[in-house]
Amino acid sequence: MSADRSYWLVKSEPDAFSWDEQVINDIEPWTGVRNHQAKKNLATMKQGDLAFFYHSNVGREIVGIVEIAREAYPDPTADNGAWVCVDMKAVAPMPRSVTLAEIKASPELSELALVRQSRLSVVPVSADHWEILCRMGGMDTKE
DNA sequence: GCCAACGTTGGC
DNA sequence: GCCAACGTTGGC
Repeated sequence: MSADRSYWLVKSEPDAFSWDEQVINDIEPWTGVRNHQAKKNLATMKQGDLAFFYHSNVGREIVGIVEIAREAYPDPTADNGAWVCVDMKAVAPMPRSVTLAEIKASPELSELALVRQSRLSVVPVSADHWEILCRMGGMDTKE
C-alpha cells in the first residue's frame, strides 16, 4: 500500500448498477450522488485512490475493488452542474465477498463509516480498515 | 432560526 | 413491508 493513497467505499444497488456491469464497462462514471457529504468525499478523491465496491440493499457485501481513474468533474446527470462525479475503473473482484454482517460482527471495524453512517453512499476507509477488509475478503494487500 | 412534516436510504 | 436515521422543505 502506498502511503499517499486514500481509500474509500462506494455503494451501489446492484439492481441499478452492479459490479458485473462495472467489470464489463471497465471504466464507469460514478454519477447520481446528491448528498453534500458524499459530494465532498467524491471531490476529495485523487486519481489512483482505491475504493471498495459495495452492493447495498441486495447482497449487502463488498464485492470488488475499483480505482479512481478520473478525479471529480461536473456530473452530467445533474441539471445545474451543482454535483460532481468521478470515473471508476474495475481493478479486481474480492476473492470472497465481505458481508455487512461480518463487518458488524468485527469489533475492530466498529468505527467504519459504513457502519456509523449507514445512509452515506460514498465513505472514507482508513488504511488500517482497508487492510482488515482486504484480508477478510482474501485479497492480497501487497498488490 | 426553529421545528413539524415529509421523502429517501438502506438494514432487517 | 416496516422502521430508524437523516436530509430537505416550508410554515411560522
